[in-house]
Amino acid sequence: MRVSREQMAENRERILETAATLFRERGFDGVGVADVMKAVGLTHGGFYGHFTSKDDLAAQALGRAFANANRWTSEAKAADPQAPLQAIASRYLSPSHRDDPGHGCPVAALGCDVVRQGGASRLAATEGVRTAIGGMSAIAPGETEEERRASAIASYATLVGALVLSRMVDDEALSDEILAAARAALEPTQQ
Amino acid sequence: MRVSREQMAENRERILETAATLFRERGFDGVGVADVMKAVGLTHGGFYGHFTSKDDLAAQALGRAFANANRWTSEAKAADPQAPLQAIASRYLSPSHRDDPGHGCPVAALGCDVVRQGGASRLAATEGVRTAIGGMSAIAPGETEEERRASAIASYATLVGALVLSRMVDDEALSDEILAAARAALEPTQQ
DNA sequence: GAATTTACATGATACTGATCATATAAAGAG
DNA sequence: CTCTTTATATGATCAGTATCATGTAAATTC
Repeated sequence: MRVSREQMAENRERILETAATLFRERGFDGVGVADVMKAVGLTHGGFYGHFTSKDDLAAQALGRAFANANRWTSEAKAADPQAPLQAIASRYLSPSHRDDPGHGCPVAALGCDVVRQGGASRLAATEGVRTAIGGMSAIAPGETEEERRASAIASYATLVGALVLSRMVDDEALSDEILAAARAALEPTQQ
Repeated sequence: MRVSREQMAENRERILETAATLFRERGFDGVGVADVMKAVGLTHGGFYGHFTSKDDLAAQALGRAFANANRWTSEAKAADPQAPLQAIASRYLSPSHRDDPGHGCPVAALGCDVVRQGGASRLAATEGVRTAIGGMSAIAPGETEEERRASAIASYATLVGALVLSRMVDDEALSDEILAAARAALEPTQQ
């Protein structure tokens, strides 16, 4: 049956957000079109009225996930203007982020999947990473702009790598140790 | 038809190595049992004489990939005893490693896939990561053993994160920049 | 060298999942 | 209020894939 224009827009929105979460939780191949639609409360057939294909959805959901996650940077700056990098690290490397991939960093959750993804998804990821680096550069230490940018990239890499490692291991103590070590490495070096 | 005992062992070996490469290139879900067997030059039916299931193969292939990759640490120590960490970084963050996931670091290639994998694969990964951290600790800077270990974990995370990011982006200049920034961050801080 | 074992080939089977064709009922236009 | 449009539901199709049953010929064994 038909729904109102407004309802349809909301449905599309929910499909996108739900997909963004499910993909991060189970990977692109671990989620079917029907799974997403069911989670939203619709049936699989209607999907193609909103998106042209699963790949299309994947690309847009990835863009959404990046947009949500990249907001963390400005939130950190607002929360702790003195040490925004530590604020980000603290949130990014927290057990709650580790244990909830569905609402966290798309790079840590889908990074290696995206590498094998074609076209639109790769573009969305490239744009997302570029934006993330830009945002981190604004809060990274360093005299020159180049220094800050290089430092931002390195910090970003450390965050991503540590989170992936902490999620991989099947040993909570080791997992916590990894998070703590990365947090420590991102503290300002007060020689 | 039947093959010699020796030939059978070699076949099993080739299945394992081929799977380790294909999984890293295309992900666990991107490779079928038939794909692996075909790449080895056998047919899909014989597979279950060597492994009990695809999951079994995945776990063993992951273990093999870790074993191969963890050898890099000792190779770096042998190649450049003065600066083994820089030797590893140089190899790990090279364009050739970035462009050949099939023969590289299993964390960067399969990290987020493993997180969703159950049982045996998770265990193999945990063991592999533990060994990697142990190997890196031996060449990490620091006064105490704890310092070296924490530093090793952070360096490992930076390597992994940078490689994943460099593979994700669809822009060679940005990709190279990421590799260079991470390499720079791993240089000894000669304050 | 005959008897037995077995690694692999062939060919089901059963299931999942992406996509599409068609139907329907409700929204929006007049 | 009627007519037209269309968002979604239902159901089918088609392809891919893990796993298993059975056959066969070559390697071991005695």
